[in-house]
Amino acid sequence: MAIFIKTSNCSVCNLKMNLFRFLDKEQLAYINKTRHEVKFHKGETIFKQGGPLTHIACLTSGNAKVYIESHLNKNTILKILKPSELVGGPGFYVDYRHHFSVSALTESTACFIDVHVFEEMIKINTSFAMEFIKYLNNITIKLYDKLISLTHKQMHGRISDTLLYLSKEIYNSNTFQTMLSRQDLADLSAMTKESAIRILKEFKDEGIIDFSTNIFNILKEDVLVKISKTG
Amino acid sequence: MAIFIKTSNCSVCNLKMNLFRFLDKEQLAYINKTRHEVKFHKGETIFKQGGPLTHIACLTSGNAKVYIESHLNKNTILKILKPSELVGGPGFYVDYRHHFSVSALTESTACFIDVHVFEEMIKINTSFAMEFIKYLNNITIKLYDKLISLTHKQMHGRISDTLLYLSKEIYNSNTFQTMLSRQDLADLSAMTKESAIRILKEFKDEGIIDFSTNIFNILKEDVLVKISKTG
DNA sequence: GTAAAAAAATGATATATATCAAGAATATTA
DNA sequence: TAATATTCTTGATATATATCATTTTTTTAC
Repeated sequence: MAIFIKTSNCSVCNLKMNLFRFLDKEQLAYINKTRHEVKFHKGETIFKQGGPLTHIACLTSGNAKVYIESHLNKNTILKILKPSELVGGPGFYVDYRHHFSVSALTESTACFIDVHVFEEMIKINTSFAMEFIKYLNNITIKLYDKLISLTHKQMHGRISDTLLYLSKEIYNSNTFQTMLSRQDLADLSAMTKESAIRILKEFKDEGIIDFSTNIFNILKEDVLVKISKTG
Repeated sequence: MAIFIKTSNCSVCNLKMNLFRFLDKEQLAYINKTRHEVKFHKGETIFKQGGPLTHIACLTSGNAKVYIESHLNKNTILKILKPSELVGGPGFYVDYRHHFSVSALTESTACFIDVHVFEEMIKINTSFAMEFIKYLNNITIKLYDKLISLTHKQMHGRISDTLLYLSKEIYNSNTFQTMLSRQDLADLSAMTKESAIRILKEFKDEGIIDFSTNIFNILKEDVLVKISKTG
């Protein structure tokens, strides 16, 4: 079960991209007063697709996956969240529902900000609003990349993209241990887990990567990049 | 060649969703003074992916396609634009480049608004900014639907989605004449034109649709909806 | 209106990918 | 630590989809 805790070690989540740097002291204090932090266990749901969007969350520790569930019993993982990353969702100002689910991959904490408070900031602080639009557009650009990767490339290219994404953008290392299951890797790459496993094995046999269960090592990054480019 | 013309029959494009209804008289007059209208011939490029994003456009007549070009010589059509529809792009506030191309499907006119003027409106008018965020989020929601359609469904489901999209959202009729080529229909459905042609023929043989060249008639919408749902 | 070009359609075939079933490894619980 | 459940792996096979070559139809240009 998720536990509600009040902590003070997060000055509005230390947002890396810092959306909140445009708020003045008073505005920041207001957000800090109303926000609250929640602990999640591995596997627990942070946001549920279809559920009401009442808060924006900022992951303060751990990792989480953001994924869309379709009525065909398939999931597509949009992205992996890192600490200090904000997650809201396109239901904001629209239908106030979640259009994806978010669940914890590890023990995590997330800081929740009431959506009304967030809206208030947009209303009274133009710079904040502009920065928020920039933030949204950055997400859209990445979504375009994902769309093209998943629809224009075949499996080898898609698995390469997933491996490069994890090493470059999530774990910042060619060697990493992940809590993602093979099914998760498949859900990131739009294929079945069996296909994902087979291609990972191929890459291993060719000496491009190495792995045992959940520890991965990218040996020939340039080859992965090449496969990613040729699709 | 694109022709620059100044007209006065478009009070800032009569935006249907009316983003501009939140501007006051003075702000509206300012936009009207700086905007200009351009005529495009069929096939001409309105925005070019990778090119500089200097203006936001509003289609005032005709139809256009919005598509992403990948380095694999494949295109994905994101959407078809109808008159009064706004098109900017996620480069706004980010890198000021176009992340998709837009080209005219028919003789069209588009009204161009300088991106600086648009930014100024966001800066000075909070309601306008909020409405713009809402507009962006609506686009993202539709993009999620597209992503799921293209990655979770197989060809019959994707062609069904494309046909339903055209009849429901673009032409508002079960019978419609389109300027989209078979390649365009394929680019909307993430498959080769040969595959698109084959599935259209199947649907025709089964009496679900009828068509000759570019005039389509959806005979059994419920069947298309069912195929769309089962994937 | 005819010739040329472009787009659409078809068939044969190759390839990519999913499905199903089973066994092996790993993690979880008592 | 044994027992159980879960995840991972593999192989065999079926299906979905792309590719290539060719013909037919439609559009464009003269």
